[in-house]
Amino acid sequence: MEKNAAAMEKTYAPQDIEQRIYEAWESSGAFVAKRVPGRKPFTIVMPPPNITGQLHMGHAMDGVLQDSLTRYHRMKGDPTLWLPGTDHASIATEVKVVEKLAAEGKKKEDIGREEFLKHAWAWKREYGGRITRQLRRMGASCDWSRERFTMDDRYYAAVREVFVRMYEKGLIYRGNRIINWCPVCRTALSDAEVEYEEQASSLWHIRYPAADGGEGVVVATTRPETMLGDTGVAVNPEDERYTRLVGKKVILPLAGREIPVVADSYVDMTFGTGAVKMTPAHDPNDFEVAKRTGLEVLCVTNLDGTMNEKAGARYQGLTEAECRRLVVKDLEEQGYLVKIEPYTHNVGTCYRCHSTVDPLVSLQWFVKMEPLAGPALDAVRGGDTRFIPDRFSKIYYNWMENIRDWCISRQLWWGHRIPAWYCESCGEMIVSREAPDICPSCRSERLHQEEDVLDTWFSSALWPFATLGWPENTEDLRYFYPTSTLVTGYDIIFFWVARMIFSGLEHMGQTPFDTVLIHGLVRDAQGRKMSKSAGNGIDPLEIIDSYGADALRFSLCQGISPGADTRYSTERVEAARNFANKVWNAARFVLMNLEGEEKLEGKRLGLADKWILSRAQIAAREIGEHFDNCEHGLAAAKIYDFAWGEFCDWYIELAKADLFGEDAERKRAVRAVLQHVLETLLKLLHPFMPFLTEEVYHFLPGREEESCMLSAWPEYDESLFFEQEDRQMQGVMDIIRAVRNLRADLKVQPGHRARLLLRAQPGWEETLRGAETHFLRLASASEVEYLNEGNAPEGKLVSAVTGAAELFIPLGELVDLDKEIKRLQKEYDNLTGEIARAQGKLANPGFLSKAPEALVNQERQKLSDNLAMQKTLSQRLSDLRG
RNA sequence: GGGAUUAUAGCUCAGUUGGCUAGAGUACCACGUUGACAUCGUGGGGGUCACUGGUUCGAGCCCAGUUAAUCCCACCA
Repeated sequence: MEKNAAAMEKTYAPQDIEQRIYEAWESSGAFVAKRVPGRKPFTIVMPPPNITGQLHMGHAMDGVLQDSLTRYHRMKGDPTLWLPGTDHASIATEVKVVEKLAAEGKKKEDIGREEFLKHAWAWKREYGGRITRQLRRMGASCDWSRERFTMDDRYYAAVREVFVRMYEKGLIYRGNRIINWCPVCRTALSDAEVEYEEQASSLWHIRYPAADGGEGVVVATTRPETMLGDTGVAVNPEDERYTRLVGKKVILPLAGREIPVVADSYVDMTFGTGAVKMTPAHDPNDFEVAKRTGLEVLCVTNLDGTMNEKAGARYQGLTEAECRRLVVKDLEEQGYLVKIEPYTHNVGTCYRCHSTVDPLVSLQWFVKMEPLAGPALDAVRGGDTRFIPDRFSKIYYNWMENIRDWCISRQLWWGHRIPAWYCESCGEMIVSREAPDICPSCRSERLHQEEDVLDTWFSSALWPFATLGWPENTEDLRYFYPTSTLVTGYDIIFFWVARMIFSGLEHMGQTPFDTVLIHGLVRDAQGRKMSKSAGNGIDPLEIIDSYGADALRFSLCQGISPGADTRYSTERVEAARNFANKVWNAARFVLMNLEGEEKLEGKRLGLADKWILSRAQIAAREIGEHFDNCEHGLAAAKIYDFAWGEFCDWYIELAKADLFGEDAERKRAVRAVLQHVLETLLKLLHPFMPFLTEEVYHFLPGREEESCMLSAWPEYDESLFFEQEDRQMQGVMDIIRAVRNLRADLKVQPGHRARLLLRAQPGWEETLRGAETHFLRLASASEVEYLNEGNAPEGKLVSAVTGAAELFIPLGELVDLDKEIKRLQKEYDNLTGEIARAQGKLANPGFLSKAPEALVNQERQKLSDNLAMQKTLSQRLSDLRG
């Protein structure tokens, strides 16, 4: 049963209704996706926020785009699933838990793995639900019954299954490779997790004397402390300066070891001295050279970033920075330091803690990328997955084409422990879905599991199918996979999107989504990235508290364009809040003037009625198309313009005449139109402003469905589009604007009504006679007089010309003849310019032959209208000049 | 070093495959308590669409170059 409009507040108060509506939605089960055999579903998997996370503007943007698409498709009747969940965020969470323990005076090493994991799970229980509660406040209509967590049991099973399968296929291997080591997080990182920062540093030039007593070579380095791990010097084989040294030995200063000089084309002859010190254990390039030339690999650092015993007794135990100072000092004192140049270069840093990472060789687990990259490239090249905007495919190609093996082991505790066991008797390694009891090789029972856990992104890569029940062949999996649209920011294309694509292809044989919608970052009002450390973050929840979720949602959709960053500003939210209030009040007005349900069928519709119904059809069609193209910004602009610029500004004002008039039949017709258009408007706006529209919907008499969220999306209805009336109404509106214009120009008191004399242009007479009430109401006319072609009006008049009519207003003393002539002359000049433009165009044979016919006709129509107006103006001017 | 993006009213940005006498919000100015809304209404001022060439009947949109800003990628010690 509908509520009484008298109960509506004068100003929309979102705070009072949002929670109530959300709870009603959720408890009604309306978010729960239903499989309908034979119908194509619309599916979105939510990028799972970290359990450590709190809702920020990035989530808000992500969420709104997904929710509006979800709501649009649900209203269209598609079986719709928006699947939510959270990510265990291995490294991020572990850091938080370590910090919490530190505050209690505890260290993770002291309490041990099991105890630590208890703390981590406690953290998850305490904070894991926080972000999902916050998403509810945004109005997110996800299917919470299918919510998943990347470390729940079934998900864990999927991760183990993937790991074992890939291991057995040879796609996962364990080996000693050079990896990026974060000495603070104390774990290996993948290449994607290293961020490069430019740092001002120095280039140290060091002499390595020849073993036979000669001069030797001078090498240049940015990291002098690593020289302690040098096992050779490399030069370019073409470099004649050094030809005689290749194969000979030089003495490594400070260490006193003899190391060979090798030739490798990797060395750039033009850089530095053309001789490069080789530290294979601590530099990826040197590692490659060492592999080719057979140099030894000597690791001189511990995993905490300090120097180990191989660095020599003098340096052992020092941090790298300390070691660098001492090495430089020693070199200088012993005369090996040739010079120091200032030098800026890129330094790799940890994406979590931003400390400098050390490349070092260690035993880690890797995913072999080459066999996976090919199909992943084909899927996008072949169009199975489409990026919006398209330019992100190029970024994807570039990354995928140059990809190196992915280091997936992390020396952390919180995460999916790698399902590999080692036999303590014979050293056998067993990779298995379940913990083995005995060693298959030596029957020993003394087994221990691999200590490392997997990269968080290894498990999130499985999100589109693991959440649907894989590896079991569930009905959900069969029905909802592959999903439809993935919505995310460009910052995680490599971390997540690319890895989901190759994982989906490898394990499901199909790309995980048709479309990837990439949106931009929400920046602050000055265009800076929002961040905790800069303290410029805006809390979406605070915005919701003061402006309402709908205002926040709409402001995030207004004026955005796929892939482009956007700035948050209070002004934008205020504008959206004002829009919400405008719609609320328009609805309040309509509802106050309805007397029960009034159907459109059988009503005698007038010009304005047919016009607004036509505008509604256009709006429905365009907004639908924009959603189909993921053009939220354009869809938002259209609903805004339709609701405010057409429905409120014009139709409601026009309707008042009939609504407050005496004609009972007209009254009923207008009520029917108001009701119908309001209902359409609410539905079109619902994906953006779900709370407001839902609330208002419940006041509507005779509404189709119980809930706006479940109502049918308005499809374009040809029987409600009236081309002729649509055009005629534009002509009437032009006249009204012209009158208002004149009145404002002459500073006529708004209360002063004046006679309006109209001389219709050919073909407009009937329309204008029918629009009389509109002129009376919106053009402040006391009465409307229709003139014939010949009879010129007498007295002091102001006038204007539109495409539909010549109009005059007798304003007596207010009329200043000179000003009137000036104004008309200006208008005349404008028209003359426009006419010249059109004539030029139409005189151009190229335009006539090549432009589309409709356009040529339109141009001809414009020209003839303008010529008619010009003629009228010219007559009027000559009358005035008398 | 490679690549991408952006450059449109004071400010924030739209402008989807070239048809625009270039739009919106906001700010500004004038007037306004006309029976939904002052979180409002009506009207107004304000832009050689960064620059230079080119393609085209037609360019804010396409192409080339220039300038400026931002971002991503890259193993030059």
